[in-house]
Amino acid sequence: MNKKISPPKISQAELSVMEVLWAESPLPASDIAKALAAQKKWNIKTIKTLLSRLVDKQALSTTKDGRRYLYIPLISRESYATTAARTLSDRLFGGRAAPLVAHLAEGKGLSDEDIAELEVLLADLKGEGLKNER
Amino acid sequence: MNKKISPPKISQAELSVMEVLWAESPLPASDIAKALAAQKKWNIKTIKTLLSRLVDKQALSTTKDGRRYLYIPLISRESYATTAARTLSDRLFGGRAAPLVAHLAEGKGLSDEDIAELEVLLADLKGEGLKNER
DNA sequence: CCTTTCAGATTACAAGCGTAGTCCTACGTA
DNA sequence: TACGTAGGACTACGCTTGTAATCTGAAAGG
Repeated sequence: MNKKISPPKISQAELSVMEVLWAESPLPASDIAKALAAQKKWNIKTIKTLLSRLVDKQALSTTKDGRRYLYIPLISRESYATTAARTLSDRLFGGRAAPLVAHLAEGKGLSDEDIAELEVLLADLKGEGLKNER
Repeated sequence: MNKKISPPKISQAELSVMEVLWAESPLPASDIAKALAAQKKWNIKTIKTLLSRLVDKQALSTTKDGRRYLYIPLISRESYATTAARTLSDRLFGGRAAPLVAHLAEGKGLSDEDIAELEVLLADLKGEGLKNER
């Protein structure tokens, strides 16, 4: 039984950095700063701090490129999103998807596309269900 | 134009306390401790600290009952859940519900009931959609 | 009355987070 | 060769969070 490695906890600010690297990697800190400049007015130093912390947490790995580092995600956006979604759903909705979706719908209303997508998705899930059941 | 009051940020530990009060309120600290004793082995002092912080944040209000307080939620579970769901969906899924559900499905697989519930929900949403469109 | 005791108020204290600043060194440039 | 400079390493610092402990006053019990 291999002990489950706890997925590193990524903070809000750190997540912004991860997003950049999920979009493209490897990248040096300077490029990440450039990419973030639009949304956040962060000092490059701030970004470097976040990068170091992410490396500490093993959310990123680095490779040397001359005298600087290139950063690469160690955890995928996929897996992060899955964990986050599951955590929320468990914590607030008893792990059930329907109430969660209901809450999303509330107030804002899902678009027609959202609904269409969900229908397709449900159809797929039912197909899989069959496969697994049998 | 009334300024939107930012919903108080409730931390993990604080949320456990809120859950108790969402289930039943008003309650004194001692009863909350009793309710939490099963899941968390927290010192009553810890719970009182959390309660004070929640009052500070205006997530709870109090009424005197003799020499103690009774606590009552100022924000509903509903609204908290809605905000949390929306925040997650916006941050990680571009505000779209389908990918979020897809991620929930992944790995764990939604149960048949989940899927059934979602279908009903979608049907309802389509009904509303019509009403709104027209 | 005096003492134990329970509630809230105040204080503690380390780890995590947001946001940088300082130090030191290797590079490229005049 | 001397100098500014880009980068990483280390340090900083106030705020939040998790988790209590201590102080204080009032209530209850003997």
